[in-house]
Amino acid sequence: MPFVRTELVVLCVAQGELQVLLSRRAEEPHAGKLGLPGGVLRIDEDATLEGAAQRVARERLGRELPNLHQLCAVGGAERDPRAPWALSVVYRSLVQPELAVTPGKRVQALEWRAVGGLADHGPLAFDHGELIDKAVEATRAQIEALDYPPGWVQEPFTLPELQAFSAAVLGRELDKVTFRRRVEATGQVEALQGEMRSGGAHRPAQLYRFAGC
Amino acid sequence: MPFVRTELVVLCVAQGELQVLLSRRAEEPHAGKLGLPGGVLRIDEDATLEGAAQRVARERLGRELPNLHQLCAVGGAERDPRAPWALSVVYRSLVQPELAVTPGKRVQALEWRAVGGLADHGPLAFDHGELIDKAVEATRAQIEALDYPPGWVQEPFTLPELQAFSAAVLGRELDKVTFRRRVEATGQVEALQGEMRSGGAHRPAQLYRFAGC
DNA sequence: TCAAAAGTGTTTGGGTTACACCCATGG
DNA sequence: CCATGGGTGTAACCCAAACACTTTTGA
Repeated sequence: MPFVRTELVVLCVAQGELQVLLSRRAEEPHAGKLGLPGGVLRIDEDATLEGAAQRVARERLGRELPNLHQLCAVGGAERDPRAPWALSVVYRSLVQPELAVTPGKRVQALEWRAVGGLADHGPLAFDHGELIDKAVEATRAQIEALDYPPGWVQEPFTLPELQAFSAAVLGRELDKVTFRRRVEATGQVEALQGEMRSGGAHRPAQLYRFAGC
Repeated sequence: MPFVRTELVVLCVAQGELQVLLSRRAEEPHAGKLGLPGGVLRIDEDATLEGAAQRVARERLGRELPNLHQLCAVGGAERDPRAPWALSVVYRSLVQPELAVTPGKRVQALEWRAVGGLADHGPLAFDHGELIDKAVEATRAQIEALDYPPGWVQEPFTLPELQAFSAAVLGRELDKVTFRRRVEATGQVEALQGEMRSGGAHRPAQLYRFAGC
């Protein structure tokens, strides 16, 4: 039977850009390179695949992950020199930028890196570059469809804030009018009557929260 | 390490309906029930996950499958009583209705079943019902986007034929004008000058083939 | 008073839908 | 000639994009 692992693609929006959580690998193979946090499946501890991913998150990042979606499985005989056959099940998660992650065992350091221009910092370990691309694509499709993962933006929020987050994920500007109309048409947000956010030298913004909370 | 298998969701259009290839299980667990064809990953024979799926297809169905797409991976401690932990990587494929499948080892019989009303024939083995639903959903999204798998329809074909196949996959009628315009706009089909299909008591239809063949 | 950002109304254009109509063939 | 299905033109409609404009605040 093959050597089975779980890899995590953890994304967030910070500094107006989509970022991915990477770790500097301490051990071979690919020691010194940046790679996705991951870990071996433990059939004595994990009840399900997603449970395994959450355990790996606890061990490596110090906490569980919200909005965990399975991305794909990759595997082959030549994938990992530590085993004759290696299989990885990859999960993605979109988290709040304020997520506190604490490096865990066998992780030298955790770093947020903007997904644009990742190639500038040298090659990533294994095929992790392609996995990140796939995760970004799936996440963008989700946000494009206004399918907001619960708990991603802290409530209450304003529509311009939601628009800015969405634009950061998508990597392109969004039209204000179109965005407002599309979001309001979905019916998933409701205005908080009388509550505003007065942030600067401009008109305060209406606060919203997701309906059904 | 877990027990790793590959399962195949093979779909085709026949009798104007989307059908799935199922096998009557000869052995426990779930003996006698209908289930997806599948097989165990062989790390000594298979170089990749997709290679494993193709080997399973050769052994169980007597041929390789075109348009093979990975659907998901499912796994857990309670998944299969034959092992303490079982993991399945699921693939889907859309094939021509004329595909000849010959039952292989450990498969009593292969049957095409319409995906509508599958529940009427008793429960399926494992979670194969849910896997079929996911495969149908993914296939419908692909056809909805006019992303036709190469070799799915035999060329040459007429646009009404392509429309009928698409409608069968999607499970709903399609507007003739809209369908023609959308297909022609993609530029992936080209008319065969002067070639027509005269099938009945009506005007013959223009024959097409996919561009870039 | 002004700059800046929130929020609204209007127009434009692309693409889908619906409908009417013509075309070509077999019976 | 007529029924049948292939193929085309036109108008209505929906939605997103672009633009102009008003509103409200802090400086």
